[in-house]
Amino acid sequence: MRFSPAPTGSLHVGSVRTALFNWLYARHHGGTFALRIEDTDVARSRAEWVEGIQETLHWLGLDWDEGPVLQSARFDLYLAAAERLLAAGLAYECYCTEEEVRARNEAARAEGRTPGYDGRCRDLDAAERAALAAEGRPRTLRFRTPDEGVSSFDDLVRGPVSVEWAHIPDFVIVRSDGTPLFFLANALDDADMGITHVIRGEDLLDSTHRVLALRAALGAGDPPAYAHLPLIVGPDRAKLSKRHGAVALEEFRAQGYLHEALMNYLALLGWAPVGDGDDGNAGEVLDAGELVAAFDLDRVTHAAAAFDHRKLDWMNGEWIRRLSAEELEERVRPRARERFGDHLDDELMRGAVRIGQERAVTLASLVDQMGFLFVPDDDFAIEPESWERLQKVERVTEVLDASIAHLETCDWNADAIDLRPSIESLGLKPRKVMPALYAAVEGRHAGLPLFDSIELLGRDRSLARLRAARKRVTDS
RNA sequence: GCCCCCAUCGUCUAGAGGCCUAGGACGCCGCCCUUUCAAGGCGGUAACGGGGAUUCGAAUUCCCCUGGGGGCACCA
Repeated sequence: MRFSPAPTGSLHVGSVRTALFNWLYARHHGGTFALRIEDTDVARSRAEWVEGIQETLHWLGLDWDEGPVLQSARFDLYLAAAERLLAAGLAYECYCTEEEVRARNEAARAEGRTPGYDGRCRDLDAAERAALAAEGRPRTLRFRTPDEGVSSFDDLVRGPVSVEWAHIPDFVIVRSDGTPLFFLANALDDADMGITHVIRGEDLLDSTHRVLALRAALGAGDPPAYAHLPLIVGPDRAKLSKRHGAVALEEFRAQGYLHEALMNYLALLGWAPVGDGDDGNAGEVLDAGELVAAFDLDRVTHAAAAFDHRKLDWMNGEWIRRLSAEELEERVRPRARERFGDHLDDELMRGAVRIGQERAVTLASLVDQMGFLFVPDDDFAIEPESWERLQKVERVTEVLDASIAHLETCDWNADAIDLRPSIESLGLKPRKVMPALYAAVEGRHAGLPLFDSIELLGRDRSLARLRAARKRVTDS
């Protein structure tokens, strides 16, 4: 099997999901998984993306047995094949320019006719070709699709799929600059690499017929089995794209999603494991090993699946909770270091991770919450919204005074720090006034558990913040 | 416009003729717990697009309609 992205950008979650399904299937059945870079479009392909794609796949937890195979290094092979097709009359020289073809397609569309190459250069004789060439026109090689009959194949997830050849226009296999196109390279490489199963997105369903026709023309032997995955769509049911928010896997990584959560979530988009629980349902939280063991194509769904960021959030929290405290620290450290620089204190961070793990949604949110520990005291500030909340708290000055008094003398551990008795002695409900204390100490009205946070922050710093808040209330 | 694919709660899905008065998960709502809350527990809301046909019986099979999506490049 193979995953064959074009190195024209960072990997989209849809592409990653395709890579994942290929990997799961190969690993489940003990097959071979290769990475092939489809960089036949030299103008759009970039070496840095070849690197980036590998980095992303590795981060997710996918590995491959062969490659990366770069198609750009195999142009001679594709071009030789194209010459064979030309010599056999299965392809022909086309002198229509890209602009002309596009204009004729648009005209066809406007008149309600079907767009697609109109076959203008299909049956040129030698003299006509020479004349067009003499005009200095660019020359492409176009594959001659069968004139009649039906193309069909048995899709592993969709079953039989067929279309009449009459609907598939001739298509370019070698550009006017002499470089080969996707269809050609793809057909040849799949044959060459011994690919037996191709899993890819449904957006490629129609183009499968072209690849199949090329393979047949090339005498490339039995084609691989194809499985077309349902598309991943946005909330509006259209193909997932930038306008739907984060779509590149790297964006999710940057936002602090765990690779375990992404793999788990993506595996469940368009596939569901067979139920084995008491209620006949399978669990939702599955690690790579469990996914590999359970995966198969017969349980891939057919309808497009909408990407649900909220469910991903939930799943990420589940995975954060499954990490050991030590492991979570390792994941948090790099971004805490980046965020807080020299102000980061490893001991404090360790403590913050322990008290924050229980409720964290993403690594980023966790780092966000621990910020109050590392901000220099002179820079500490309460978020505007939280300050407003503090001011609205009933008898807030008394609450702050009582808290200060308690912290000045209590033992220094979370149990002793518990401020609730002090609040209750004022005849107030702790729940009602806690947001003010959160704001005063952590700078926000919701954050890491307060008493543990105060313990971590230390007596002096905690008292200083409470007194500052007290003074600010009086002054305002 | 033409071709292709698809159709169960808001979302991801289970369901392969009777086990379905349709199950689970996320979300949402309520209650409980609680050191705020973004965690946890319990409960609840919520779906087979429509019409025919086959059958004793259809979410499950077939047809039509409707709806949604994808494709129709010298991108992949």
